[in-house]
Amino acid sequence: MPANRYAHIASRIRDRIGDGTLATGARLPAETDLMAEFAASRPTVRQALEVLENEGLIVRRHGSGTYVRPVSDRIVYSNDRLAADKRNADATVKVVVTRSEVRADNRLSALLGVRPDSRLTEYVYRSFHVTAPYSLARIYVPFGVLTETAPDLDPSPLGDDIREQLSRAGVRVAATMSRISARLPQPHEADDLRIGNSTAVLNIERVSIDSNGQVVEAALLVLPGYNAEAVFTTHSLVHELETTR
Amino acid sequence: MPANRYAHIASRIRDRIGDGTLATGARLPAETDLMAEFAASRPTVRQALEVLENEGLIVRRHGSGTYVRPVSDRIVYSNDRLAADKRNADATVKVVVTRSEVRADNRLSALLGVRPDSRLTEYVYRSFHVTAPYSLARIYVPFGVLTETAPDLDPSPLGDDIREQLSRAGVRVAATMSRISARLPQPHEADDLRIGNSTAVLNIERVSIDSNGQVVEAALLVLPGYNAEAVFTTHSLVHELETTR
DNA sequence: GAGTGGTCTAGACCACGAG
DNA sequence: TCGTGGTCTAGACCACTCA
Repeated sequence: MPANRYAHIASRIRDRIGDGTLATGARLPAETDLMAEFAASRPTVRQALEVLENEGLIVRRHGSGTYVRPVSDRIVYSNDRLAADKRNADATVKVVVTRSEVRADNRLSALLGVRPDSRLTEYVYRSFHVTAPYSLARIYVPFGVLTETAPDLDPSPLGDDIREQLSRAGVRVAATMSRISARLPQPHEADDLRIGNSTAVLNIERVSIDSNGQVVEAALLVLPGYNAEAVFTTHSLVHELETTR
Repeated sequence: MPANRYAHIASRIRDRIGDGTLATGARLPAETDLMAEFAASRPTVRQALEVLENEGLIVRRHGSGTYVRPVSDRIVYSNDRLAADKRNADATVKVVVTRSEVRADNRLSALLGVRPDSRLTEYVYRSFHVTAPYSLARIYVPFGVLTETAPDLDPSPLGDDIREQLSRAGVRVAATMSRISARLPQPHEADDLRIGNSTAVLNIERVSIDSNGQVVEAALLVLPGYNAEAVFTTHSLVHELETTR
């Protein structure tokens, strides 16, 4: 049993979510009710709820209540294209894509290797499971690389359809570099993903390079840490050559 | 200017760390002093400090004080061995390795693909920059794979020396699978890494597989999110074959 | 308008660290 | 022993949601 009061309360509520006493999507008792039940002050109750929010177990909505977060499929980012494409089969995930033209700021300039203020096409992907948002992706393509105006494929939550479209347009990706880090969300990201300010997010920056070393696509992905992971399988080249022979 | 009182205080202190008013390693004013300076209550001051702790800017030591965290080199986990090996050149990083024999629990059994209760050699790596710990690594090798008793190489913070030793012992690694996620630390991990309970950590699980599909090594890495990243470069196989010809 | 969560205050007691 | 951060209390006001 945890020594701290707030940790104890958090454990008790966590157990109720785990054993189904509090069902998925159900509303938790109000903080004042929890105060009475656990004979604790509000800051203590809130500290307990904060722990659960950061674990991704609950969602707090100002003015409405605190709810058990609906479970959603784990997001897997992979260097194996096939695994990524399987995601599309999940019909309960809705993806909204907005496209616009932007100018490269310093960060994008460095990431893409283009001059500052260059023209870029930006695709913003917001994906939802039922009503809960669960991934944010921004894809940037230098102007002129893609002549088609908009993706005509079923959008993938992580923007893989852009790479598919590049492939169809004859753009050959020779190498892909992914940079992955763990951090806390920016306030606007926390709002978009409906996560707490201290919920860890998985941050992925990916650039796709053609055989000339030009960046043909860059992606900035922000995923909730509690249900996202990146998986990379690398085969030693020697082995690869032996087995494909 | 941030609307929230605690966010405002956090910003002000963050600025002082950024511009050198509060030097690296310096002790911050006590919370009571900060209360007076910002005319705020203690919970508000503490909430501000919590933000900075989660960003990795400060370290709080119970009974001692709050300090600006010393800067340390960014930890890069890579599928490019050469990049990883360069780390060893940094003489300011100290690595402590402890070796022991353990039995596989359920998690390790699933990770390594061995029977529960199998004998494993466990290497625990704790690395320090100056006095501040900054990475935790646990490496597991099934009993019998390595006949040498202890690593005789300079230990690498992330345990790469084990893989080097495997290579020298004639164990060929055919494939490596890395699973990367973002999460909050377990309480004991937060203690070990001297980070806050809500500081994001980068969690890496890696398994090395030989040509028979046997796991010859597994690694569990826990790194502070604010100064660690994983980088993966993948070349399309077609391109790879063309350029190596 | 009623109820919810978000923020802030003022004060208390405790556990830990260092001289 | 004394100052520090860790925890907890009791109460207040505000902003937001929804009937």
